Amino acid sequence: MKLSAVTIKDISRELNLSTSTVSRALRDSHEISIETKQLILDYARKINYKPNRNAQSLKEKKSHSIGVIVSEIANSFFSQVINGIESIASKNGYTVNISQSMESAERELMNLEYLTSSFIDGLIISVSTETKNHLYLKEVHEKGLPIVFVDRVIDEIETHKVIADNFKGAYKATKHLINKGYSKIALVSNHAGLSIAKERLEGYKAALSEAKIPVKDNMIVFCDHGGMLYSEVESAMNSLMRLRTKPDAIFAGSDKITTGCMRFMKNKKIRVPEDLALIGFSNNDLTELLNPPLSVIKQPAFEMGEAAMTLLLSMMESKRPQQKFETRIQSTELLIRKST
Amino acid sequence: MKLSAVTIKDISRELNLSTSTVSRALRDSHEISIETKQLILDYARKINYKPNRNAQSLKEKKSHSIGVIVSEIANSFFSQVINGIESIASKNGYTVNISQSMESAERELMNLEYLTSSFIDGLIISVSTETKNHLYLKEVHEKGLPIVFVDRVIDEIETHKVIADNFKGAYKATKHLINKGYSKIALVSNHAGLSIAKERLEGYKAALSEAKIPVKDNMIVFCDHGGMLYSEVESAMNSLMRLRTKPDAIFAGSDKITTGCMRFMKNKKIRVPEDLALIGFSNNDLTELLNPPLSVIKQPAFEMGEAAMTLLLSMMESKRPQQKFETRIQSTELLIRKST
DNA sequence: TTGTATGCGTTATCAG
DNA sequence: CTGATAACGCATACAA
Repeated sequence: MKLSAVTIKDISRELNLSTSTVSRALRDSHEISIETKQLILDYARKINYKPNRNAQSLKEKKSHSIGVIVSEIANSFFSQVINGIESIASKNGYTVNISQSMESAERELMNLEYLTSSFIDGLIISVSTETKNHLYLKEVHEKGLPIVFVDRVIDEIETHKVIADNFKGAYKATKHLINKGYSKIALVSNHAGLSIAKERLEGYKAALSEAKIPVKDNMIVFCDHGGMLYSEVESAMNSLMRLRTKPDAIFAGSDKITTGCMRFMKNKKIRVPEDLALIGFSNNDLTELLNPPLSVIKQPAFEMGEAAMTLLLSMMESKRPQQKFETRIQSTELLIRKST
Repeated sequence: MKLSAVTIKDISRELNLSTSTVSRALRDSHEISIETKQLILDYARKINYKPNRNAQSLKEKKSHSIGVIVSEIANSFFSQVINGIESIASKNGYTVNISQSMESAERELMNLEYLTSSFIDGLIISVSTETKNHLYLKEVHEKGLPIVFVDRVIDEIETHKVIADNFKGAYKATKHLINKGYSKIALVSNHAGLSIAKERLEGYKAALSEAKIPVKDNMIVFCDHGGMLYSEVESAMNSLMRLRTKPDAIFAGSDKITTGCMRFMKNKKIRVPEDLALIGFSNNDLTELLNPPLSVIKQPAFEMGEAAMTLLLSMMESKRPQQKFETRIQSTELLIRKST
């Protein structure tokens, strides 16, 4: 960019000083006289000097920028997470590089390879539903790249993981339906391999078992791409509606799936029982304005983003190059908003 | 980062070649024999060589990354815009650096200064409601930083601007209400200084005038921070509800304001006429699932993001260093979804 | 306290 | 076709 025509060299030439002196003044070093420092600082401000970050990064071997990979930015949950990340990052002089995997393991890997070209100091990632192969991620982690997982984690990689209490959320949601008198509760879930999906499934099962309601496999359907396409949710719901004993309540296992289920129930291409209940995860602000009210489990997305960035900061700035991280942050603030 | 322990130098040492030869092979230069090229490429792949982007950037004076500044990521409209930007950017080998102004001119300037530290090759920005002082933006633009405005533009800066047809959208929305028999139509708008707010105001006025309905100043209220805080919308609505002749319909001038109005009407801390109509801009997917249906003007946000990034690419890759851009992309696909 | 010299990893220019 | 060398802008070890 032409912006930074002005460099340290320009300043040193103009002021008849060496570049190192100028550099020291700018870096606020002690080994420099107050007067020269002030002189340099004043002049630098006057001509609007801005350090070249690429040169700094090359020298310091630190880019002061982090990478963030999520499945889709335009998803309330993730955009709120990113909001939290950005707010902490910018306060600490870090730049946030965002890319989305669109639930594709291939795109995820591409983004990952690109970002890790000795470019980012750390990574916050929420893996895609497709992700099965963690080789590359594991490799860069072992080579020393600080990584924090958010929401969708990989157990095999030992590092900080920021997750909500999915088990409890799912348990509560299911139990809520049970308390309301529903007994044929179906679960429409994310890809079964996803960490959060597993935990939510366990919560769902626990609530049912506790109420002595048998867990039926045909009442549990998966959207392998997280409901990225509506058609995925549609076929999941269709399969449920075609059962001889239809569910009387649906528990939707993710933001996207919740929206998809609502859409399905509204469209009514296939006959849907009038009183079919729906509860689900959602971070969309509009859910609280729905009529009739929709029961919802909301994740503390912003806080999770903040926590992730804070942890990443501590890792990046830790002097100890390698360390075992086994901290698990449990964000417990899950709320059930309304009753169905 | 320690990831890129492997450099060109390592390869050259191992293969008994000079760094320049290696560099040429990697850059796929013509002036190199097929065999050595293949040899180098194979070895590079084998040891998983990744070029150091900071060094490249320093050399090329190009970072292959762009800056994006929006008011808030966690706003459906902007997150969809970013989605569009990112999809085009990643296809073209660009990294997207995102920061949010939270409708604060101060934060906006800070982000801007940080991003422009000879770091980004181009900028896509949707200015904050507060922005009045364009000096810095103008300065960097004149120094040659390619800039594309999205949605909220600054007329004084001559560059590409990607905007929806706000006039038409507002005109249609207002006209729609008139056709439905409403005559006391209030407008709750963004800061009056915002380009989009002006255009929407004009559309609103045009529709009223056409129907020979007088435009009343007290029926037009502004949220100076774009409804960033609910309280802002609340007081705007309160002032309308306290009028001796209350409006029979509300036209909400932005995503955030639409949500705020819905919330206000639902809360009913103050008496709101039962049949008060609401129409507004919104890009939230859930609006189509609302009951009763909410009339909505939806912006082609994703497409706007794509267009902005495409234009920015053309500017960044244009050989001509400076040029007058006066193209205005009018995204015409505005839809009124449901009838109130 | 200040200046000189060197290197970060890459590419480009110039010889060979 | 290949190699040596310089340069991008900055920071630091070392010298003065």
